[in-house]
Amino acid sequence: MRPTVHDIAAAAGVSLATVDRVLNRRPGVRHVTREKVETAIRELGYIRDVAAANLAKGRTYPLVFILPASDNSFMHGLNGEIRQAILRSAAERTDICTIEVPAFDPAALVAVLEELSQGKPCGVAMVATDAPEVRATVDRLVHAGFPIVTLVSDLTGSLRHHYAGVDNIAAGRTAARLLGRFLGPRKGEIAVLAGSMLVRDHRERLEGFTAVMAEEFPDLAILPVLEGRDDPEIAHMLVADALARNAGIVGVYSLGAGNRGLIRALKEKAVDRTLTVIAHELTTHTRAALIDNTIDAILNQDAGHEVRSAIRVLKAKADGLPMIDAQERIRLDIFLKDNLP
Amino acid sequence: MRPTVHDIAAAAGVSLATVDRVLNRRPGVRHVTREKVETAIRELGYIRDVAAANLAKGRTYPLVFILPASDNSFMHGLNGEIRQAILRSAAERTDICTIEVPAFDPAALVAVLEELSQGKPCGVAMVATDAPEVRATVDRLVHAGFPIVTLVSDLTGSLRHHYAGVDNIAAGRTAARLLGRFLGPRKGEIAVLAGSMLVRDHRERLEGFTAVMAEEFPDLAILPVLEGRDDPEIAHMLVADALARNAGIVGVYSLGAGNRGLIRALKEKAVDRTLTVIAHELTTHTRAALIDNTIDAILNQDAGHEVRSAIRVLKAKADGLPMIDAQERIRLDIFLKDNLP
DNA sequence: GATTTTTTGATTTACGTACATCAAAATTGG
DNA sequence: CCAATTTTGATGTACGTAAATCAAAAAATC
Repeated sequence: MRPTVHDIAAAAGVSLATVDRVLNRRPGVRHVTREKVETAIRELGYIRDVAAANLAKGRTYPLVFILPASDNSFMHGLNGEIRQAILRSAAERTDICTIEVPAFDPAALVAVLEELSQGKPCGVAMVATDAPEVRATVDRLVHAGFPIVTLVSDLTGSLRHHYAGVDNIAAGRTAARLLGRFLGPRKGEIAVLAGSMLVRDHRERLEGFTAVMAEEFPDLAILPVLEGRDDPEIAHMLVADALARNAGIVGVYSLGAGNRGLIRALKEKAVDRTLTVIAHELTTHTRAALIDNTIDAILNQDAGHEVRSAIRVLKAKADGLPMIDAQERIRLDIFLKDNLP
Repeated sequence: MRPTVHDIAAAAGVSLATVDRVLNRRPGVRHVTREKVETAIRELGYIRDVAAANLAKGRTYPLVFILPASDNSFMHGLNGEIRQAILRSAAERTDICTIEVPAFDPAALVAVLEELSQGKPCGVAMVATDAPEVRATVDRLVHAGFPIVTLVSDLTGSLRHHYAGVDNIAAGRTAARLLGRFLGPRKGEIAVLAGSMLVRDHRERLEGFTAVMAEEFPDLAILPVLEGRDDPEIAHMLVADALARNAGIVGVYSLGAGNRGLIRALKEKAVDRTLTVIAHELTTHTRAALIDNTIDAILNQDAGHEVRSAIRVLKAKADGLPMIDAQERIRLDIFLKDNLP
């Protein structure tokens, strides 16, 4: 049988109350006594029964998700996954709420974080906007003892406990290699459609993409990036225009949202030529386009995994428990038409 | 606050003992009374606190993993992941043991299953050997109330509660498309290295591979399958021989284990020609080969995820709880040198 | 050495559920 | 209607931990 607090008390030759004081860092225990108890804990291999402790404490985990108010499929999907998680709240003892902040607005994000820190949340998951003031606020909150994880978009250099999202540089590199290999000996130009170069994920994807292209596929030239602001209409216009202007385009990399417009443009303008197209995020639209060969590969991050991972990590941090690193790594999914879920 | 058994009792106008009898399917409750309680449960949205229940019951989850005694990297990795899970036993209330059975031996597997069913396990995870007698035994145990999940290799058509593994037909199809697209306009022959055509996973991968090859890449001809018995030495010999004999080989698909031998053969015999190679399972060897361009892509199933998923599912089934389907889908990982973990 | 302060012990209640016991009530059979 | 049976209630203990209270002991202070 697993040792209990009673066993620790007996082994250390102290009372239950003292063991409790040590375990829960309560004051009023002499240094030597604390040592005795800690030794007993180590020697018996005592592990606190978190379930019993939570029961006794009546503990719940109030968690906050801070999301940008962006109107695209991916954010809708992410929201949906959070709602799923909320449905599981009862069983998981979580109490989840979401807060929307204007996208790309560091000041607004900082304001929300400040306000939250007054309250009681035992964990915050946020889609980070990459700015020094955000980093400073996050660091301060972490120091104050708030578990914080970044979601989808990281805040490198900050003290956030964990990042639940994909490695976007690797994603860009992977896209480049896939595109380069799919094109084989063909030469020509590559159009890149992004949302905005102000977004860190997009910058990183582009960075990885251009790096591999330059290193390994010198016959393919990257055209100036089209910034579609993750808007289908703008994306459509930009891509249609680029295709009309430039007959040398042999491939397209869409690293942001707004793929609905991209797909429409491809179907209108590229019926005759054989373009190789790689896009991000699996949605109804990109899925259909993959199946009808308009798109050749989709890179995806699983929003459900990201949300569940963020929750697991925040709970573990709140309890001071370790996490299973391999389990929390968010993988870059590569979908061809053959391995769609 | 979440409703408790007390609330149910009050709402239904019965005593706590009666609620308990209903909840735990104990006898001695009149039909009408049972209905009243069940109505109250539904109306209050009562959810049993599994943690408290487990505490009261002193419940642990005795789980058994049945694995084939195969000596290859993948099975070693799987074993390692199970050992990791055993280390987490205390925190997860599991009590995991593994049983090795001779590989490809339905009778031995059936014998082990029969013996287990005498015992107390509340769940069995097994790498299935595909045979009618195994199916029959599994169905019988499932009927008798044992949660059973298949791991890595499925037992289609049986009543197993879940399959924690990848879709091998999709894996084969994906390999074919990757190989076909990577080769582009090149024509030639494709060598396929398998472990054994007696193993269901390998048959399925080959099936998916040949299907897509035939449909979409008619210029690539598949050579007769080389059966390397998942043994590096045999694999080396077979591949070296095939490469020496046949100058028309432009691609290799290795769908089983023994990749160490394959890689050695490729380095010896294929320095001059540009082969495109796709292999299964990420190991130290395949990883190194991917990085030095001997292999172009690796298809992988994450053994850690499979083990953790199997445990989660078995626990949920033992408690009669639902599972999160999306969470338990084992994905086919595609690794290029850019997105290695 | 007496007093104050700090540390420790003993004990109790609580969390939400499981399970057992025994008595009381309701139902059924004759 | 009485006896036998089934159903229900009341109550207590247990699981492992948290948290509180109050008394007792030890240590520190003067």
